[in-house]
Amino acid sequence: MSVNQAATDVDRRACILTQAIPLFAATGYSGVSMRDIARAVGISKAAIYHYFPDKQALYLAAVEHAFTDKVEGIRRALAGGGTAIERLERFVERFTALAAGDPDFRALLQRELVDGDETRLKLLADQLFLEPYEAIVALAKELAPDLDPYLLANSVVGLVLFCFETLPLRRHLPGRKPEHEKPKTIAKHASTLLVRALGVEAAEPDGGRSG
Amino acid sequence: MSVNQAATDVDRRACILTQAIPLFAATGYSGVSMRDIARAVGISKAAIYHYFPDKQALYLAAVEHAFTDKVEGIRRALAGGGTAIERLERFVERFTALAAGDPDFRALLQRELVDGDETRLKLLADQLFLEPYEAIVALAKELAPDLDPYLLANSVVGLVLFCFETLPLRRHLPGRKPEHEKPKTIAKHASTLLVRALGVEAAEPDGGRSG
DNA sequence: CTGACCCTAACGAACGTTAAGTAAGGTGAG
DNA sequence: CTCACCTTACTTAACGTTCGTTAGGGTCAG
Repeated sequence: MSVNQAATDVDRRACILTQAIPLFAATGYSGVSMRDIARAVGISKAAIYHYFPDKQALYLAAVEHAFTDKVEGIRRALAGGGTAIERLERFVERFTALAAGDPDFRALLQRELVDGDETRLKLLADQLFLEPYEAIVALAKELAPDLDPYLLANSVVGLVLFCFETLPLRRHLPGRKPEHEKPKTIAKHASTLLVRALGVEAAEPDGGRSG
Repeated sequence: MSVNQAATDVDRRACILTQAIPLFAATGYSGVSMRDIARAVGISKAAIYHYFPDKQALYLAAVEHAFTDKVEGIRRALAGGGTAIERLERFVERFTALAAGDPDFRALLQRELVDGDETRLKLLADQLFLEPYEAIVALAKELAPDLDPYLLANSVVGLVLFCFETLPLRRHLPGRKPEHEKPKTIAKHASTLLVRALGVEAAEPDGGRSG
């Protein structure tokens, strides 16, 4: 009997990527050996070289594989109508849920930001992040014509992601509450901050405080 | 004659740390070998073991060494009087300058956030970040009593740091301007956003727009 | 038979770490 | 003063392990 679910997956190549992603996310490129990946998949090291020319190519494919799904999710989070503020709040909420639901994606992104060489970052920028980035920038232009839209777009994403980035550290700092880890709380906080900064009138469809 | 500046440094131990920090910042723990560090210092690998029991201890000492100076800088950035908004703006400006001036610190911090195990993060939290964190949280409480001060404190720091984190990626995305890399621009953007969200009246000593 | 798929076994290189030895400098006894 | 002795600070050389990668062969469907 086989140890893995190769047959149930699309194919072996996809299975290798699926198994490699959490490993690379957890300990990074140099922290994962071909042996580790082979063990996770349940095949020999040499078998991996049947699908990928070397470790670098496997890593790149894994990162692309992990990011493409998410980029599609971001695109959807940006779709739809409403005022700029409404679209901002919808994006923040969905993007937060997206980030919360996939720690591997978050870790890989963090690692690429700090570790990625020019080639890889250029590839990620051109092939994956370009479209959603421009969409967020367009939203930012609508939200605050007097602010730099590129920096604002970056801040919107950063307000969400940085919450997750610092979570393992903040767990050891005072004032920690369980709700700080919940996507709802994070999205609400980021939304509130942004809406206060960018629009006087906030859209609160799910019940509002009296004030 | 000696190849390094051991005598000019406080001592060899400090020299090893000084040389190791940029290496660890650039390629991470597993990306740097004891041979690399020894070569950078100009001594043999074995000599390092005279000062540090193993690689882990050297890495931990390097991280602590790199962070202690910065924490002192953050403390100073938070000192001084004025209104809460004024203190916020001063902190953002100085913290941005601090982060901009030391890419190694930024990289090491990013790496620890994504890579640091529980032990190391707990140590960093208790021994280094506790005091400045509480100070920023206290400031956040003043700024917006109705918001979660811990999340707000995190957002203040994140608005600055995330700009630097994404810089290597944004270099390959459209809309890139040289001023996006300048600390003045980053600080101004974060300040503007925060002041708009947290206080109606912004303190703008260097000339204000009409509006 | 062919080609896709996968194995075992091994390659050389690099890894963290240690053993053993040495040059330099101080210290105390004679 | 000098010689033996110890410690400090380092060296070279090697330890065993793990690394990425490959050679060579086996199996099985078409």
